[in-house]
Amino acid sequence: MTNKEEVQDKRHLRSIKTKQKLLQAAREIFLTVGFQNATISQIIKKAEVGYGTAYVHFSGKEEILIVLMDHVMEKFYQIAEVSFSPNSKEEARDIILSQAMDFLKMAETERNMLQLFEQAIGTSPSISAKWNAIREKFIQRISEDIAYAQKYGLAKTELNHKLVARGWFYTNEMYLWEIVRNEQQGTVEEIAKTITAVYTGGLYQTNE
Amino acid sequence: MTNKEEVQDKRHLRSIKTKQKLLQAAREIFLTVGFQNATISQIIKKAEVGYGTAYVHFSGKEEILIVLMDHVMEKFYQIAEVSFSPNSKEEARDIILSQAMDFLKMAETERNMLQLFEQAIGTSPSISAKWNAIREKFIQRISEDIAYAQKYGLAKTELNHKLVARGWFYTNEMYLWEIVRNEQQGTVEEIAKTITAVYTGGLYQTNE
DNA sequence: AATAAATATGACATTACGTCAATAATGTAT
DNA sequence: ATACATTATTGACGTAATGTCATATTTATT
Repeated sequence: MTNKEEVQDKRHLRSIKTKQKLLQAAREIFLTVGFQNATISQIIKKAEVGYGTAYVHFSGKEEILIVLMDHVMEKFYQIAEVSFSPNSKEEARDIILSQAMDFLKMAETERNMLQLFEQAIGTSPSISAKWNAIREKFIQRISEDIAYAQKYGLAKTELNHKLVARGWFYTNEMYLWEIVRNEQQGTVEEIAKTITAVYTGGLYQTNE
Repeated sequence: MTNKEEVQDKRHLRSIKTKQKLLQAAREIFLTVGFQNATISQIIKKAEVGYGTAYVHFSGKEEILIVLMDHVMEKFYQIAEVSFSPNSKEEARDIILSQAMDFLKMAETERNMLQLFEQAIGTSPSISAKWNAIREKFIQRISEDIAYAQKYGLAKTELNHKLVARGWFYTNEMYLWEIVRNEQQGTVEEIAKTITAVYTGGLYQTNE
């Protein structure tokens, strides 16, 4: 990951160093004053580079945040990609519960960065698009999982799997933000168990 | 509503007229260029008043939007206040379905204003707080409804009603924004029916 | 008619933005 | 080694928006 940009010569090296300095400085500034209040001037001052330099490497503070968020994005994608092939309603519930738990725990693990993300989503269309990509990835995956469960007679077939998937993800997402804001009522476990119980209870067949 | 501010004298009248001009102009500007891009200069120009005048009546464009949103807020509060005392699982589902439908239809009715709201929530803490008030009002109401259903043996008692209420509202809210953005997949009816089916199926007792 | 009080105004200081011509650092060719 | 080319960095500049405040205008009171 760090050596993705291959160092070819001293020139390029200098460029990369400068970019790194900017990213590191931006991270500190963002976490201190928040995304909205952060200014390019603050960042270049902390990075000890000239004003124009920031615009050589990034189009603005939005793009800096996008780069900083990339590894968090990666973690989300990993969670989205767990395989799903349960043989019973109970097994399905366990898989779904653990996935919901992983998702919500991410809020605690990456709270600081996600706080920035939340602030930025409202302001910046590019960041909003980035989060949208995560969301659609999850919804797509959940949608497939429901279709699978419906195919094998585990889930109710009369429900539109795409709409159900979206609704289920939305509940998870909103609780994620709540945890990020440290406003949640119960523990992550309790939240995950409760919402999973309602979801699986409503989606899966009751008689078997 | 219009005569809430009693006109006492010509002076006060002039002040009110100016305020109205600003509100009307702001509405047009907001709907044309969006909340973020709107500037005080644009608004005062359209209202045909001096620059400083805007700051006499409002602390900034956030406060103007808050006033503009007030009647939309009112409509939400009305939806939140429908009474709930079902005698059966089916009756409960019907009430819940119709409430979800009303809520989502609001997205279509007030799409323009809600688009502004969505943009502004990310930027402005005061507007975010205003939306939060709506949200908590709904969650509080839903929470009471679940507790009622649990008390009368209609809903599963092992579930934490506050957490369930929050999760259910979140699904509704996110679909609301999706409809506001005109990105929704199905019709409002289909969405409402689907999410209500999963929700009531998961929350209410199956054997009776 | 003179004075007081409320309202409205726009010039001003401030702050942030993004650009660009000039400068510095590094690489290449003779 | 030296001259030239390329890449990277810099900060001053023009622009645009903000909120404030002393001044002007309008309305009320004595």
